[in-house]
Amino acid sequence: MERAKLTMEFITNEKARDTTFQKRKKGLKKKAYELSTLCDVPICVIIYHCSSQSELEIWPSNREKVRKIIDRYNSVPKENQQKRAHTLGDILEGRKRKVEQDLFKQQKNSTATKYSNWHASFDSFDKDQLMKMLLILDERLKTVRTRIASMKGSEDLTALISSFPSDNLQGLGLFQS
Amino acid sequence: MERAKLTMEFITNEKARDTTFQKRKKGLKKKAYELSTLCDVPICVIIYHCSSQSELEIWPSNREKVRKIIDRYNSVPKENQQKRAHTLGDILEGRKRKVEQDLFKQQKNSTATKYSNWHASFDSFDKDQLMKMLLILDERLKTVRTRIASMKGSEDLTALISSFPSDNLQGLGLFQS
DNA sequence: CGTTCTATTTATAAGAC
DNA sequence: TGTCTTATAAATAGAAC
Repeated sequence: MERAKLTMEFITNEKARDTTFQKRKKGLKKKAYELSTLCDVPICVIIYHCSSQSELEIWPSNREKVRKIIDRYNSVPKENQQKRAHTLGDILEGRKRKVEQDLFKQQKNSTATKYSNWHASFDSFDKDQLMKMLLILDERLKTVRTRIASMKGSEDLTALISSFPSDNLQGLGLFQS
Repeated sequence: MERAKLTMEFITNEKARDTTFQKRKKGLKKKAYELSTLCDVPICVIIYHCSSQSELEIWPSNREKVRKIIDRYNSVPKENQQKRAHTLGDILEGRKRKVEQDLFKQQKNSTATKYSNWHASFDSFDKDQLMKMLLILDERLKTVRTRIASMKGSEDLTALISSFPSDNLQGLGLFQS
């Protein structure tokens, strides 16, 4: 018997599953290439396969192109964005559209270019890692803020810094040394 | 004549191109769904189409799922990663692998859960926006550092803060008010 | 094992409505 | 202009090497 009807469910047979994965992965990339070519539309496909060596497969193979499409994806605002008053997040929210417009207008300036050499050491970090950095900075600010407050520094500055929630950030184990 | 052989090149006829785009976009998403289902592999597809209303189409439609796959993509290190001594980036780099392991091990703990309510107001921001925040924090630190330095504060703290490159961050126009 | 080979299913370019 | 139809190209599951 050849070519049984396709049941759309997880293939339990490991061998058959891997064979199908290899075939269809190739097919999916080809379809992405065709659609992108025929209609001149930027497309990227990311396939995560923990069992394979490379683990992560992308189309197109050029990481920069994938990066560009992801950046565009990121710059599109969510519909249901929760508001929160008096946080740095809110303040930035007000500038969100402007930031997005900048991103679109400056597509020729890659992200790396925009942030110049400052950005170079952070470009490779993902969102979680950037958040780790924010946590660290937040900790530093918390310490510094306390110091300044005890020195009777300018209140407007400390007020802004205070808008950062600095609680429940303990025990992260970063910079304990 | 029906179903001519397919020439893999840009379709100049606008009407025909749009028809093909709609059909093949649907087909591509279906293929992604099938591969993902049959082999239980996380996949995401991002299609950018400036001519359409929504501009950006994704599969799966759930933004959080797409976000997760992109985060994984980002967490895979580039081959040619440039090093830079004495920056926070370098310090974090040493912990990069550990962070990644944590990310993979704690897949059940969503990012939002991990960062608790502190994270809530930042979860909706993309990488560029997080970088903006870093820039702002950097600026704050720069100001505060100057103040502390002039007050002869603890040197170890100021040394750490100083490791942050704070130059060439001018003119961003954030927090000018 | 990995490759190649069909029988079929599936996708889809044009046409019809 | 958008659906529906249909002939044909393309993808691919399982078998055969």
